[in-house]
Amino acid sequence: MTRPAPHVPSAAPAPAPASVQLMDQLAQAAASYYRNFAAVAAGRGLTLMQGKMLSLLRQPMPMRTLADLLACDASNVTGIVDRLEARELVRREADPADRRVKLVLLTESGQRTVEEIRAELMSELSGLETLDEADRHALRRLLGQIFPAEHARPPR
Amino acid sequence: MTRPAPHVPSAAPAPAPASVQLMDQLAQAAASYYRNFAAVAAGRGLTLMQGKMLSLLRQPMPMRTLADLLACDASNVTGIVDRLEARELVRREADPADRRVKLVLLTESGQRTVEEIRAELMSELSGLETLDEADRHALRRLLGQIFPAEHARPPR
DNA sequence: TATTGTTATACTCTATAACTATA
DNA sequence: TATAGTTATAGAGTATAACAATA
Repeated sequence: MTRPAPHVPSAAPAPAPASVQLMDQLAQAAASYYRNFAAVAAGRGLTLMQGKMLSLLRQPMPMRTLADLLACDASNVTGIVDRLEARELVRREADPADRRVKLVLLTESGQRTVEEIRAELMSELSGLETLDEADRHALRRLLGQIFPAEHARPPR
Repeated sequence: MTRPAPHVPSAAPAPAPASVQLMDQLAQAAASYYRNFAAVAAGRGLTLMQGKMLSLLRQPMPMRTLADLLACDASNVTGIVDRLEARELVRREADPADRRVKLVLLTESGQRTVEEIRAELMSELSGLETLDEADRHALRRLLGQIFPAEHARPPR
């Protein structure tokens, strides 16, 4: 009689085990990064998304661009900006070039908050400061190879 | 008269600019990883948290452990497991060793789903497969240095 | 007493669809 | 016609507080 098939663990074209292991470590690293970020934001009464949005606002930006960068629907941006505006961390301003557009920008208080978050996050990721120049260069190259920069939609 | 202070951009003990730049790239990489993961999960009608939980269940686990690994309150795990259980992707089982504990484990359908998600994610991160052995080793070392493994709570 | 899991609650995030005002 | 932003809605994630069962 035919023996039952030996216990082959999976279907799918079986990626190299080394890659699987590496992907697991990437998953852990990404989780760790956001755990740190969320904790720092929470220390200021901010959610992850609120902290992300503040960190993105190095310059005034249309709400639509924020939706793209946060990878969420445009309708969500309204609420997030509402809550940040209620706490006077950001402001909405009309775009003189296109009256449909509202630019979001940091208030002074918002700028201070961003700087504090960045500094605190940096001190949480203390391992970063232990890298020498060669390590930094290698890391930047590797990350760039795995996560190629995504181009924002062309500005019209 | 005293001149106004030159425009010094920040307060805070000013981390090395190289580290700041690197932290930005880490943020982008982490965001990119989760954007990919969430898209793959969404392709199967799963949310990010549901996908994360499935991926964690390589072995049966107490709900409490899942809460720790997902970095959320234990009360949230109830709802997430409820929804996965309703779709028959996981099951709850009594822990013979401690009757307070419920172990969560993947059903066969859940196992298949996890394998499909992992395979699809791997093909999204095609850059991973382009790394040679030296690159993989370097990346693992660097990630380990920046994000030291966090030890789960000792198992009683 | 402490821990596990659950429930109730209130808030935030999320996508979808419909709307307005502009372009 | 197409786009930017808003609103309404329903579902999902979130922490807090209180609870029952068990250790």
